[in-house]
Amino acid sequence: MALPNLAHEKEKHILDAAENRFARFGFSKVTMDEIAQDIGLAKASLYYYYPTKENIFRAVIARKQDKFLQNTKGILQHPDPAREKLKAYVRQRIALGNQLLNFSALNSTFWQESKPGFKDLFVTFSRQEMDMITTIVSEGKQNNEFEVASPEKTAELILHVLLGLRLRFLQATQAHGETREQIENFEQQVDFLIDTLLQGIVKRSSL
Amino acid sequence: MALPNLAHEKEKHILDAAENRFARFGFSKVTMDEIAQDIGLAKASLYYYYPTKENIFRAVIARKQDKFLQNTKGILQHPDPAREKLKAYVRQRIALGNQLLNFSALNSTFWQESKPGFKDLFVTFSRQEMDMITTIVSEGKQNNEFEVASPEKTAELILHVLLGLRLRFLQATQAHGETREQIENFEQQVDFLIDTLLQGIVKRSSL
DNA sequence: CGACCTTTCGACTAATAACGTTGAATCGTC
DNA sequence: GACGATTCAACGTTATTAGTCGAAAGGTCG
Repeated sequence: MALPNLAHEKEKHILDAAENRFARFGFSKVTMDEIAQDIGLAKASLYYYYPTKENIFRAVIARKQDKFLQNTKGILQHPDPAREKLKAYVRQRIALGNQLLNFSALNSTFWQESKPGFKDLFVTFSRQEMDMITTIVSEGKQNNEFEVASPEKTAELILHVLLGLRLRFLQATQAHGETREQIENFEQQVDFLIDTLLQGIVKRSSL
Repeated sequence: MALPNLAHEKEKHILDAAENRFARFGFSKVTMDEIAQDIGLAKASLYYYYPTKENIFRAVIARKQDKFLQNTKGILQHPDPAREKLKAYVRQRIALGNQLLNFSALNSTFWQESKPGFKDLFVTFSRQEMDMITTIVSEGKQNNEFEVASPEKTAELILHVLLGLRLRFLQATQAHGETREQIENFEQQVDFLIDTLLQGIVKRSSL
C-alpha cells in the first residue's frame, strides 16, 4: 500500500478537486469524470479511494467541519474575554455556513429533505459545536463575566437561534434572488442578535 | 395571441432566467426544467416560446451582443478624441468577452470546436464590430489624429490581435487554474497592447 | 353561452449522461 | 520475478434530460 502518506496525499488531492467543484456547482452538477480529470486520473481510479460520489461529498464536508473546529479551538486558547470569544466563534461559524450553502448550489431544501443520508454528518458536528459554545459560556460564568444559570441551556439556545435565523435566511433567498446583498444583511442581523443575547447574559456589575 | 407585448415580456422573462443560469453554470449544466421553474412555468411551456435549448442560448447571446452594440454606439457619439473612443470600446469589449467566457463554464474549446452551430452568431457580430472600429479609426484619420493608410485594414488588425490575445489567455487559464488573477493580468496586457498600437497610429505632429 | 385562439401543463419517449463495476495492465518494491 | 498497490478502458445499468403530445385551462369576441 505504499506509504500511508502517499495514499493520504492522493485522497487530499481528490478532496481538493472535489471541494472546488462542489463549492462552485453543487453536488448534483459535478460528475465523477470531472473530478477525476481535474487531477489527471481516470474515473475508475477515484473508486479505488472512495466507494461512491456521496462518500466523496461527505469527506469534503467532514474535512471542512474539521478544519473549522481546529481553527476555532484556537480561539478558545486566547485570553480574550468570553464575549469576544463568542463573537469570534459566531463569525467563523457564519462563514462556514455560507460556504456550505454553495455546496448544494442555492438549493436549500437539499440539506434537509432531499438528502437525509447526509444528516448524520451534522448531528455529530452539532455536538462538538455545543461543547465549544458551552465551554465559552462556562468560562464566562466562572470568571464572573456572564450571569447564567445553565451554560448548557444557554449554549443550546444560542445554537438553535443561530440555526433558526439561517433557516429564515434560506427561505428568503429562495423566494427572491439577490444573494450577495442578503448575505450581508444576514450577517448584520447575526451580529445584532449576538449583541442582544450578550446583553441578557453579561453581569450588570461587570459593565 | 394576446398583445405581442405580453409574449415579448414572457420571452424576456425566460431569457433573463436563462442568462442567470448560463452565466453561473454554463450551457451544459443548465436544464430546461431549472429555467422553467425559475419563472414558475412548466418545462413544456418553454417550448411554446423557443423550439430548443440551443435556441434559448442563442437568444441570450444575441441579446447580450445587441446590448453591447447599443451601449457602445453611445461611445461613438461623444466628442472625445478617437484614441479615447478606441480605448473605451476595447474596455467594454473585454468585459463582454469575460462575461461570455462564463457561459461555457471555463471550457474554452466550447466556442470553437464543440459547438459549430453557434459560430454564425459571432460572424455577424464581428462584422458589426469591424464597422464600429473602422468608424472610430476613420474618424481619427479625418481629424488628423491618426496616420493610417487604410482604416479597414487597421480595424481588422486591432480586432484580430485582440481576439488572438483572448485565445492565448484561454489556453493559459485552461492549463493552470487561478482565473481571477489572470483576468486582471489579461486586462493589463490588453491596455498595454492598445497603448502600443496607438503609438504606431497617432500622428507624430499631434503629440 | 359557445366557438375559437392562446397559453399552460402532466405524462410520455428516446437518447444521452453519469454512476459504479470488472478484469486486465502497469508500477513499484522486495 | 512475485506480489501488492495503483491505474485504467470498456462495459452494464440506472438516472437525467431534451423534446413531444394531447388535453386542459384561460381568455376574447360575437
